[in-house]
Amino acid sequence: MLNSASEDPGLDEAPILHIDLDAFFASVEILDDPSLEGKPVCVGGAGERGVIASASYEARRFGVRSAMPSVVARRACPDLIILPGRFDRYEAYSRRFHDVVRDLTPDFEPIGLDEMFCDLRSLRRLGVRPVAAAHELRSRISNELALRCGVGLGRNKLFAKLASKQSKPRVVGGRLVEGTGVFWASREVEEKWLNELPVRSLWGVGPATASKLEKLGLQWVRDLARVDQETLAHHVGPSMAASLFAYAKGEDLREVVADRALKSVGRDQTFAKSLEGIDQVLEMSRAQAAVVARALREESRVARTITVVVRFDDLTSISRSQTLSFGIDDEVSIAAIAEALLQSVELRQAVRLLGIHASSFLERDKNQVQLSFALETTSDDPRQRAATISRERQTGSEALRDAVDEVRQRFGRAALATVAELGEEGIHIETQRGSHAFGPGGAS
DNA sequence: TCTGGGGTCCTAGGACCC
DNA sequence: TCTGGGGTCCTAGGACCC
Repeated sequence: MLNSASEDPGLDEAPILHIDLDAFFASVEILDDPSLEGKPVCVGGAGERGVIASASYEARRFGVRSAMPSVVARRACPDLIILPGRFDRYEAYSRRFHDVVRDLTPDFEPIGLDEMFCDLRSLRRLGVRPVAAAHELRSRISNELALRCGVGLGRNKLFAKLASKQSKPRVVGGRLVEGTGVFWASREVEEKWLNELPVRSLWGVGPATASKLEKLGLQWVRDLARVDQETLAHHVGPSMAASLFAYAKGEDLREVVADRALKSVGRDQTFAKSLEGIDQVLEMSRAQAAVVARALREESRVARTITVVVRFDDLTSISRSQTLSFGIDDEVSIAAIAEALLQSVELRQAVRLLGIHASSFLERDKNQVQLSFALETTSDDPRQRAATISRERQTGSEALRDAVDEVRQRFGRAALATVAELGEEGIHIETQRGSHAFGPGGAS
């Protein structure tokens, strides 16, 4: 029986729950503006370079999908309403979503703002039944958030995720067909899926891996069970091979990890009109550095590694990164490192996307510069306090100068040469990347 | 039709240490 | 003098998730 949601498995058969809000961003927009009800609504970038982030089911009837370029979406649905997105609002709804789930169990792992896995096993002694818990979650989210969702239950993450997808409404021949809302992947369903699903439906298999697998004659999940893991590893790497091999047998050892630590924050921007020249790039990077700095402070983190990303008009990207011996969280420091890194990039084309990322976090109070700063503030003597503050500030700025110097050194002193620094005749510099002549007209 | 922005993880090579 | 292998860190790039 395909729709086995009416059956009532125990926790051993359905320990993992996956829950996914329907058309999340678009649904929040419709809740906040009921005049949008029943209309094809999307959230995404409306410009020439925009893509759809979330599409209402009304929009999906026209073939509009998330990740679709907005130009394409509008062609498919000329009346499409594309809204810019209000992520603070979505985050607020997401927190309420988490609160509802937390009432059931603390063992949940968010995936993005609108979905999560739950491990129900800690609820055993409460006598919780998975299907009943799933229905309870759905009705609370409907009543308290006015949002709809799909819930999947299975033996592991693999099947729980496939099951929630199965539970969802879908468009068939331009018509919307209601989903079951809750779906449990029984043993019979597992077997059917492993026999019938394409490799592309597996977690971690995107366009690139699917195409590699297809060249090996592996189009279906069932095909994966026939190859040996070493052959697979040769083409997709050992880690992917191990996952795929396990998935093909219905095995998935991934645990539900609650409270996953944040590992990086960043700001990327694609520009409607590409940036031309280093001045525009640096101006934009300073604004991005301020955004990244604010995000770090909101998370109470300091970062040791700063990465800049540049995507050119031909869609090729390059990145440059620098790891410091200490952590930073202020825009001046981040901007200084980013600038030194960006100066080392040859701007061979206009810049379509620019990004700054911060990673290798330290706890704020484990950062050496910050640590001594914290210690001195405990001092009762105001003069000693002031002295220590200025000493620490000095230490911080010296350390930053050293770091910038290090970037210069890595990429060659030329990396930071500006026209103002150069003489009339220009200079000739040997770098690790070959020799470059620099003059008042710029690099040649 | 032509590809965003928030992230995570993996891989490979080089530097460095023992 | 020339050589090894393992571990860890850093860098750059790529793929994937929503």
